[in-house]
Amino acid sequence: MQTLPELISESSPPPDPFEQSVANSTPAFSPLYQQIKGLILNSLRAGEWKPGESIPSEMDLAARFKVSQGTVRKAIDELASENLLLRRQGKGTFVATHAEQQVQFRFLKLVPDSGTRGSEGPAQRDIIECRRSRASADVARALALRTGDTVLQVRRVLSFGGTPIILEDIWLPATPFKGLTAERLANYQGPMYALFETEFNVRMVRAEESIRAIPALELHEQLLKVKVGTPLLSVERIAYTYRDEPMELRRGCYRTDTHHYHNTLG
Amino acid sequence: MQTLPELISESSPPPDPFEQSVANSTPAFSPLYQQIKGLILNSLRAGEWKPGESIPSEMDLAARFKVSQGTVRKAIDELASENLLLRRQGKGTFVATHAEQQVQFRFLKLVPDSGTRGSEGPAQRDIIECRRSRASADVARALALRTGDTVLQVRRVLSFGGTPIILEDIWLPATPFKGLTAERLANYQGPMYALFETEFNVRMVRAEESIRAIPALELHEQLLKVKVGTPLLSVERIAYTYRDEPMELRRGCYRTDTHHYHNTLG
DNA sequence: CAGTGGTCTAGACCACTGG
DNA sequence: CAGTGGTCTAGACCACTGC
Repeated sequence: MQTLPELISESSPPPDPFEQSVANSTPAFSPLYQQIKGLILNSLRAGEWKPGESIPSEMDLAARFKVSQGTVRKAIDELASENLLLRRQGKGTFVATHAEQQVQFRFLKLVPDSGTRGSEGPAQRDIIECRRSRASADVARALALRTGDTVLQVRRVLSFGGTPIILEDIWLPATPFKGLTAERLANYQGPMYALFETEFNVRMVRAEESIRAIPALELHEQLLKVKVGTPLLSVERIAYTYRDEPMELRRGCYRTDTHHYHNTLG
Repeated sequence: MQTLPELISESSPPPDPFEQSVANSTPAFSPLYQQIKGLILNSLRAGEWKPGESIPSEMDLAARFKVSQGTVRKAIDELASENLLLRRQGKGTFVATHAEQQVQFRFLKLVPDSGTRGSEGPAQRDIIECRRSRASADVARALALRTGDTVLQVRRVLSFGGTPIILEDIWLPATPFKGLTAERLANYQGPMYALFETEFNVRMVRAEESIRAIPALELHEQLLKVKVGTPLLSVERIAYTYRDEPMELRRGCYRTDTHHYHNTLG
């Protein structure tokens, strides 16, 4: 607890909380806690605190930013509700991570028809392919690259209980993921996004999915053991860092004879 | 832990409708604002304020519950984040409604491949069928009824820009929806859930969806103008009131050649 | 202008974690 | 036990709405 010698001067004016605010033209009003949120976000982006680490306590941050604890609290509340931070009472506030999470696949919404995921045991992951290639027009558009830019392409099959369920094609911009190989992928235990965090300093924070029904091709017949023409769920995902840059394009083909995509609408 | 004397005297049902209490040796700790939230929820359930109406101001509620405005505020914050209430600065806090909403279909996540929904003009809704029937085993299970209980069954086609895109089969428990006819459905402008609110006092608050890929049947060939075997998105939805009772089962078949199901992962 | 929700502060106390 | 996040209060002031 910090004590302030505030009794020295009788005429000390209260600190102006609006000193940071820029010349306020009419349009935008940004409350203090939003500005604090932005400052914390900047520290996260700059890597001041790594995923899994704790950030300073609310009191410390309040002192650092010269605001009250309640204002810091409200800023952290929003970041926590966006899954960027994780609060643990009595321990501290931590930078969210894809590692050390109870759920293996935070972004995977496919679940077995009965029971919860995990009841079938751990997923088996087989890398089919991992190579450098040139971004096609649509891949480039999704990743905010130019057509022909170098990308890494990964193809893998996920099996649950011994049955192949998911075929995934993944595209990554080559530059941030320089050095990613099939072996590193295959040897790594845990979520792929956790590897991205620890090895490439890339944190996936948010994703958008577009879902369609498509007929199985020969490719799927071979890898997913379904007949050509069988309806499959096509799930295209673009994942974003917390700079809101698209950093991964993933096209998944899900078998839905024993599993289904689950979603909650609020 | 503080407890509200009003809570005991005012609420007849057991005062634990909102916490998922585990079999905990130590009694659960429920903060004041959670109890206030429960009281407001009870008033909502009891219909003290109708959808679209404003609830009392924070100061009024604070006086009524004998707590500070901040505590009421936190309770309302949670209810607003669950889309049960809607805050409008300078005006008041309002009970959420499916009517008078900018978005026509709050729970429909199918969007055109390019552009936003609505760009195709209003949806055309054709009631194919509306009849009483007996709940099959799976329908009964979804609606927490018994097999053979009377249900209302509605089948309709939604068309966008003149093209049939969605075939929906809807099952409703007969009792709460007594008097629902194809004509009332067909004549009503606006979301179906808005009609449920105004005519049957049933408010859908939350829903769970299970999504699969299925081949089109002859039924779909006729109504959706697709060939038998064409992959369709099968979306099964169970919608809940804010008593958390399942009140609607809806099985939709979506064409995804020009539209896709969009989802955001946080 | 009054009334509403929204922000910010300061301080007290509670619940949880770990040494 | 000290340190953390979580709750609650009381009061001041700001931003927005509508009369």
